Amino acid sequence: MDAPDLSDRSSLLLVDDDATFCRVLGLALGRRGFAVVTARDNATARRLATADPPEYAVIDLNLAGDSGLLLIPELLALEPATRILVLTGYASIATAVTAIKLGAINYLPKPANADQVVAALVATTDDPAVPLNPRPLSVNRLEWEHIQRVLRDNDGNISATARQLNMHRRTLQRKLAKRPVRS
Amino acid sequence: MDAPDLSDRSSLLLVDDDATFCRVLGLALGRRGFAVVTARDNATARRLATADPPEYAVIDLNLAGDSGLLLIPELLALEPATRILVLTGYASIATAVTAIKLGAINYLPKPANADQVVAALVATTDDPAVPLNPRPLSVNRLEWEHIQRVLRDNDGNISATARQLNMHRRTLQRKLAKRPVRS
DNA sequence: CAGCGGCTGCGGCGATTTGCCGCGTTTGCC
DNA sequence: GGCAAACGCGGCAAATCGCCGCAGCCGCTG
Repeated sequence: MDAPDLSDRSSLLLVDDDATFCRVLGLALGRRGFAVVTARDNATARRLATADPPEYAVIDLNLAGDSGLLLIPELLALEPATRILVLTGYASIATAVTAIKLGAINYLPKPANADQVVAALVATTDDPAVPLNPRPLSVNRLEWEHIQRVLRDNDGNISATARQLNMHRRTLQRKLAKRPVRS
Repeated sequence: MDAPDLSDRSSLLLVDDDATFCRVLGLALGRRGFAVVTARDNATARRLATADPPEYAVIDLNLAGDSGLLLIPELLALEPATRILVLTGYASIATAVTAIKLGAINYLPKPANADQVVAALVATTDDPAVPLNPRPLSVNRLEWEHIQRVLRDNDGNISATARQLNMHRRTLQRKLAKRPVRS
């Protein structure tokens, strides 16, 4: 596979605090024809985007400190045509809704491979009525969604959330430390 | 409690194929100042909306046959200012993303109480300001509600429910043997 | 400045709960 | 009758939960 002409490539800003993930996905996206620049935090991403607003952006949500969600309106302010994909290991419906409302074009839970990322980035049609899902959420999954929602309502305050949810703070902590359950 | 002046109330179209759910939520929303009309299927909803485009709409996704997602662009075509909330027991990130992209203003997984529905309906645009609100249900309560709903969807079949909920049948049995949690 | 109250992360320990085995029974259907 | 599926339930190891305590980090206030 030979490298495509650089002038043909679409610029893509990849923001993720996981170094290896960043590298692997960045390489894979580069191999698929994107001119990738990566950032490990919001500040760097902001700087890179200001210098040269990208055509595409892939943003991880759980960056250390502030949320990657903040980046969405900022990027769009710089260049409204930017196609932003949110990619996170802590996916929840609440953050998905917020991300799309803020202007992201898609939202993917990790793990996702490069092909899925590209597909989500270039997906043209606002899907017709194709996707409908067959089964209810598992109780664990529902619990996760609910917790995420309340946590957002409380601005990420764990103690307040635990109080409101009538559960022990320590228990909430432990639940949050785990990955969202699949299915 | 006396009925508010009808002319003051906001019109709301409630679409859900579950009769009792429709009735209960409809009453609760009426009590909160909405002029509610209900539909049990897409066709009826379409007819009602055409006759009188509502200001608000609450749509269940898993209607028998075609998806409630289809209703979103139709309602918005009739009246672009309609504030549409998607409410479903078969929530998924994929449908949430699609719903928001189609123009819904929010997306809630069932079970949700009337207060949550109203909050989601009137939530001011995607600002970070978190205004209110009443108490979210505890995780245990939520779990109980969800289990009851899925159980009902499966005609009381415990084994099937446990399978669908991805939990052990014995565990489901024990949970059901206990009292419904309060709070 | 010290003090105070709140949030956070985390180790540890006993009390519950869960997962998973098994068993015997009932129900419905071919 | 045979069979598949669902049911209720006991028991036991493993996981989780509730609750303690501790230390650190703010932000406020006297």
